[in-house]
Amino acid sequence: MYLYFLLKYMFTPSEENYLKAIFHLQQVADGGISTSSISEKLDTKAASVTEMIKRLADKNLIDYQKYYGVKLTEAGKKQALLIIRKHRLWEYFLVKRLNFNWDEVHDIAEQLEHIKSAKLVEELDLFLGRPEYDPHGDPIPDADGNLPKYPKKRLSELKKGDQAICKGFNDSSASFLQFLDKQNIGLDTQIQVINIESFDETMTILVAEKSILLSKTATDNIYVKL
Amino acid sequence: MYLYFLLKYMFTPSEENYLKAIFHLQQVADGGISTSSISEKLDTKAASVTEMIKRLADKNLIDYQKYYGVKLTEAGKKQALLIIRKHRLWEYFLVKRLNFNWDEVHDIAEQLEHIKSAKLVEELDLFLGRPEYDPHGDPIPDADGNLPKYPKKRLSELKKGDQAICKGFNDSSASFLQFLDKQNIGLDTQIQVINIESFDETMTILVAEKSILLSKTATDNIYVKL
DNA sequence: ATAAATATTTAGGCAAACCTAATTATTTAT
DNA sequence: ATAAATAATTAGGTTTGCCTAAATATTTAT
Repeated sequence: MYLYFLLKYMFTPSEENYLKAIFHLQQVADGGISTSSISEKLDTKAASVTEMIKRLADKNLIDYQKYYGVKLTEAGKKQALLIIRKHRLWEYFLVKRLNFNWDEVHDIAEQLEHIKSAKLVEELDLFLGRPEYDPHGDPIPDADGNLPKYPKKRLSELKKGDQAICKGFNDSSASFLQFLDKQNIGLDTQIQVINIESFDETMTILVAEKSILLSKTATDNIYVKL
Repeated sequence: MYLYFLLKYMFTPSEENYLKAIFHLQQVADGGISTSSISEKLDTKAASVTEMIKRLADKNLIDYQKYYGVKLTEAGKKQALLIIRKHRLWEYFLVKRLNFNWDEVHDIAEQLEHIKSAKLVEELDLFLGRPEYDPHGDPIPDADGNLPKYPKKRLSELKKGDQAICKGFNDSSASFLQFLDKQNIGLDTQIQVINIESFDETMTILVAEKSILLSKTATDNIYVKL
């Protein structure tokens, strides 16, 4: 690498994966992100996480307090958002242009998100018509890392009788997405909460005039707009 | 990696780069490909090449005779062609869909060619209309690693006195095609190279018994068969 | 408040893919 | 035919990114 001045802005795929994981963990938990939660998310050992954490801290991408977890710096957050931007644009491309199913694209996008070329990302964005949401309903950050924000509510937060529209799904595993397909639940599907079991929060909802049972795990992973 | 049986078909980006380099070297030289020619091509040291060569030989991708260079096995050649297929499909995508210039795409395609997904390659090929040649006029191997029979040559590659037949045009702009029409140059037009200016490679060719001047830009964009 | 349980870090190893320096084999030139 | 030049290999070292096992810090439970 002859362009030494660029080195601080160039990250390895592994570094990028850590930034992304920490970003996603920060979205649900507040306070420092623990070593163990990162190791669980990335399916690596805690010792490996500690090691990488030190490198990211050296590069000023995270603030790190020994034994008290990490937190992305502004620079780290921006970098994470640019990776997420790439990931979601590629997912959109795979589903909308190459006829992939939305449950097939995650692993490929995990590879494509590490391709390095600012121009490629911008041309791809333009080619796709500057989409705001990926095929899972997740918002696509713009070139500056800004997210379009809609009030993201989990289905599990609704009360009996509430009506809502599905706006996104958190779990992007193939099994979950196939399950949703089978139940005819997709982006913009209209639903109504019929009942919530008090002992395990299992929810009965109405979809296309049929009632469906959803576990708490499922309703936690479905985002809706009232 | 849980799919152990797939391991022998999975290669690292570096291994893939070596296979590709050896393939390209075999196209121009015959006999064993030397350690030094590989090291020159990949801009690495000879010691690194020797090391990698041993690994590729262990995986039966090349035949290796100590001190006498290497040669791709059938398996190695097929793998190289699949990587080249990906490279050229991505170049085609970048130029034809994302409006890159053909001189900007190489480095990005070098990254994209290592993305692992058989389905992605096939869907991309389909999406692009199963192109036979990349934006540089190089043939794109099919899914089985077969190359189209008559590789295209640029008019600009011919020498004084050569006779040839036009087989394609790279630049599909209206102005270029109108220019060709005016000169009576079309598919299967027979031409002969009369002269090539040494200072700017302007070419004088004979078409239908009339001589015509063509700039380097023009001759770069005309494909011919000898 | 202290012991047990849990989480984190440190220490030491390994494989991939590069490097330099030293050695050995091959090729070329006298 | 042999010495000099060149090419290839081996030996040993580095960084990244992972690992296991041991040590240490923090948290929880009595």
